[in-house]
Amino acid sequence: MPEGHTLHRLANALDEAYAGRRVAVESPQGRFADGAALLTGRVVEHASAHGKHLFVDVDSDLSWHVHLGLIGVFTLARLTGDPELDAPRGAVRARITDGSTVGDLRGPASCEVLTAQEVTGVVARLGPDPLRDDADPELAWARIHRSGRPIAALLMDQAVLSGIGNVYRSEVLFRNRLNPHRPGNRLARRSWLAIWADLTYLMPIGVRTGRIDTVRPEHEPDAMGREPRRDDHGGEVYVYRRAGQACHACGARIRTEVLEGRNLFWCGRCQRRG
DNA sequence: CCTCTATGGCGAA
DNA sequence: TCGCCCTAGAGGC
Repeated sequence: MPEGHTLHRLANALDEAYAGRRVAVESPQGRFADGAALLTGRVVEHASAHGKHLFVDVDSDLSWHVHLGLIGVFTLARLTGDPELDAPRGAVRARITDGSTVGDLRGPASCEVLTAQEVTGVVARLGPDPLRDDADPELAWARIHRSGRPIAALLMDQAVLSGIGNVYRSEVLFRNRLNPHRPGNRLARRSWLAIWADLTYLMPIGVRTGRIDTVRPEHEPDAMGREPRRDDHGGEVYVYRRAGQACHACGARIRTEVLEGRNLFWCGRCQRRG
């Protein structure tokens, strides 16, 4: 379930559980044996996220780099002491524990041990992350306003800005009434600033709650006289995966098309601005 | 049992 | 643009 908020939330939880603690790292599935051997027995210094990348820094200048990809999941739980309950279930690529909290990683796109220099290289390829205090939105704007690609494509490009995935892309464009197909070089600067401001508002909410909620109070199902509805992904949204249903704001049918290989959703009536 | 889908990203053509 | 990788869960037969 990974957009940037998921990774920042996970980094916070890992930092809380393991910073300053000596950990054991295992490879239950057998595909991370070498990396686990490098990490096990070390003390975790800090866990952090940059875009959708997670870094767990351990002593001796090494970092565990994890990218969940589309289907990866990293779960944390308390050890119970019952070997049956505590045993890894399914295809667990990596397991980390300090003896009380256990973290299981399944289905990641990346799971590797990097040097500090290699971490710098990974981060250098990422655009500004709205969830990071050190992010500079001008770096993203510099690329957007020179590009002929649609804004809906640029928002997904992790080299332009990082951490935005397919849900936030559709939702932030809806909330700002922006046409997803507007080319970056025809997007008003004030529209970009509105996108950035909205992401820096929405994404920390996602970090706190672990879900993506974007619907303003006046459009919430209760306020509209409908039954509260929970989207499959876990949050309340305007357009994501609502193709053919009525727009919460105007009632028009939500549209969908594949853009950049991913399903884009938008309201053709509400979203006409550039 | 099978097929499809998913909040991602890579490399080949 | 397409195929492919990773895993789990839902739905169809």
